[in-house]
Amino acid sequence: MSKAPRHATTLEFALLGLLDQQPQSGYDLRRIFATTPFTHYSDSPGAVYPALRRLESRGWVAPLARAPMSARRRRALRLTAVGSRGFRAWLMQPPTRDAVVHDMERLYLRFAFMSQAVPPAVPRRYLAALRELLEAHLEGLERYYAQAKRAMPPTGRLVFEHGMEEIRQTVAWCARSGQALAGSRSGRGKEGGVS
Amino acid sequence: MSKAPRHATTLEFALLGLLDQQPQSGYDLRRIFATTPFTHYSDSPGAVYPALRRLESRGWVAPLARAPMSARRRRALRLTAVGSRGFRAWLMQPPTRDAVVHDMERLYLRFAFMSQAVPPAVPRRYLAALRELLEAHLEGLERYYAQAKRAMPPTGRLVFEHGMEEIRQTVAWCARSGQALAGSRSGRGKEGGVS
DNA sequence: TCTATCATGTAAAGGGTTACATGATTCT
DNA sequence: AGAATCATGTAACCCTTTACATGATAGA
Repeated sequence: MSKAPRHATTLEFALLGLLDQQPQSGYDLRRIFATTPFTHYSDSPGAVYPALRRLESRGWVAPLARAPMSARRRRALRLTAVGSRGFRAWLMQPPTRDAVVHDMERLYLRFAFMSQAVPPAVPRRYLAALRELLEAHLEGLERYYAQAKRAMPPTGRLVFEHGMEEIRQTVAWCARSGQALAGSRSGRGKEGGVS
Repeated sequence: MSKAPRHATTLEFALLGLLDQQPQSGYDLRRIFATTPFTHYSDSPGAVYPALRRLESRGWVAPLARAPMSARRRRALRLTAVGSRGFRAWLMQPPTRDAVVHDMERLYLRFAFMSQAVPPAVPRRYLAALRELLEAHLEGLERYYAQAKRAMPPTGRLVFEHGMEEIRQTVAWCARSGQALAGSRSGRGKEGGVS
């Protein structure tokens, strides 16, 4: 009977991740977006409150306290069991080629929240997969550039080269971070399969 | 009498930049977005054609040929004098702190088109300004991180550190590219003031 | 002629931006 | 009590996404 969930927006997942860390009010969440470098999401009430309402009507978040329900008073929200499951399911999604090309921001967001509620092998696998996708993408870019370079204006070339270098750096970061995660957490063994 | 120009979208400027290189049809432009790594803009007709219409009704672009005007036939567009002026005015805008924080993509787009229609000193100044803004931003991030680090999950830290490293790399790119531009173009002298 | 592709467009739905409204709390 | 701030919400507007419609052209 429930409406089709549609696709959750990136903002909704950012809100979920923060609510997963700690129950908070919409205002608190807006303050985070407004006053910290937390990946630039909108602190505008017209974005945040409707997003929270969508999550609430989907049953993913619920008011924390026993409904004081006074008009216009602080209303802290928490993740429900369903919301927690949905959020974890999102975290478990492997990166896709399309996301690498069009939405790295979202991949970073997901990875940043990943150690919150997921077995430690997942982020490592995620980085390994991301690295492969990035390398494949980079190869495509290099091939394109070799052939398109001549038609590009000087500043266009500089931007393109910078883009490729950023990807190379991200590839290196994937490798480095994978090792860092392996070193800190499960020193050895015990990499339980996650069903 | 004309409607307030509102603010042009990033997509509109991407289209302007491509039309400035060469008159083309909407279909051609969509193919570029669909088949090249050109900074991921939408190739969807529902985005491209309305955007072209807006530019046309603003008088920035116009049909190339003497109105064949047959229904559903290819319709190449070119920049008008007004459009060319508007586009150049956009290119001349210096980067802002806000854009550095929220919209690097747009700053890269602008720089990529910059050598098309603007005196060569402009991109160099642009890079110098961008570098200063990035360094200031980076300092803010470092200060924040020193204090917020302890509350962040491991993967969150990794993402944050990667973000800062990307900025450092971009700062280095600004310096390198500024020199490259100075070296290639005006080997010496002749850096004419711009109006 | 039939079909695939070229080429432009429109309609519905949805989310974000901006601006405004309004109730509660706290401090002076 | 008055003012500033906390806190939530709404309304108009605009752009993008998705899906569909439709006309022209080229090749089998």
